Amino acid sequence: MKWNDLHKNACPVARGLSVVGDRWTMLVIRECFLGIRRFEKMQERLGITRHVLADRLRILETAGVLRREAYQQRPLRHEYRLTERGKALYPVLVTLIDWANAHVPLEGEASVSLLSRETGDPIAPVLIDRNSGQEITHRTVNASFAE
Amino acid sequence: MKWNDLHKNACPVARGLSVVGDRWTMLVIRECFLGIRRFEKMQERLGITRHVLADRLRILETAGVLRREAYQQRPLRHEYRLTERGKALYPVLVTLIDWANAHVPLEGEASVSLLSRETGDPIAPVLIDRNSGQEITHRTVNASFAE
DNA sequence: TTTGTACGTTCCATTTTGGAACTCTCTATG
DNA sequence: CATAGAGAGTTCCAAAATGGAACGTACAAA
Repeated sequence: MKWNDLHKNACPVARGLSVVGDRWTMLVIRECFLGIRRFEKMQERLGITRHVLADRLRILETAGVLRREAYQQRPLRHEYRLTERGKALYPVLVTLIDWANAHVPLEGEASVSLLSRETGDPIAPVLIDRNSGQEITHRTVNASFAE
Repeated sequence: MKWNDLHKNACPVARGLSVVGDRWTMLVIRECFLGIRRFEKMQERLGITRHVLADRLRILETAGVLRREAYQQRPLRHEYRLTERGKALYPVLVTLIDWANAHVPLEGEASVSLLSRETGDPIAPVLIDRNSGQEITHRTVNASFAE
């Protein structure tokens, strides 16, 4: 399997990764969820090189994850916003955050970073099946996601 | 931010990606969830080059995601198994699958790939907060996950 | 006229990957 | 005994991706 053919793969894991599976892409998407929309700001915050950022933004736009929108004329300037498809990545981001908080410790510090906007309480994400209400685990799900 | 410093980052997204955020790692983890445990088999199924696979397995073992276990002596042979930390990645995999199924279509084909092991019915994953029971969206959560 | 801002692009050195062959340790076969 | 094969890597080299810094462009403000 070559990286460039990943998007044609029958496996949804492979197809998902063909869009968000490289070193920088999910960090760019994180920035978008944090409300950062401009090239300059992202580049500064991420410390990513400018042409890699330009490249990723192009790819994400092509994939329909981001939308490029003019926020001023003269000089023409664009900003990047999450589309619905992009916003749908939120659960991926949240499960990744939750995993990292629990399993990739930061020098002994336990970082809590998901808080309810309403109450301020920490949030404990669980995946359930909307149909049955049951929690989803690798024992309850038949994952026919091979290629 | 340099890739090699990502694991020291305060942001859990960055720390998560420092382990699973490259081109091949999640596919290796997918193989593990599918029950593939041996180097040779993974290499064949993924079409990954041998030294990249060896490198990823080493990294995942170091990160405590996989465990290397001898399955025979003479000649000594090892296989790779998910640790608890590795199994905890299941929700990330499931949300990625769900996103890709919905948003990275395969030439017009809608692929259903998450099925209940018990009933065989399709599964619709939703993220909820264990504490409040509320669904988690980017509107309900205060994501203080910046660096 | 000079400086500054925003968004890229270009160029080159360094890293990472891809592809194929090679190594090493055994087991099995004739 | 000689040879072939399995399993898990390692080595070598070419190709691709990335990092770092400078440059380009289009305008605005001083």
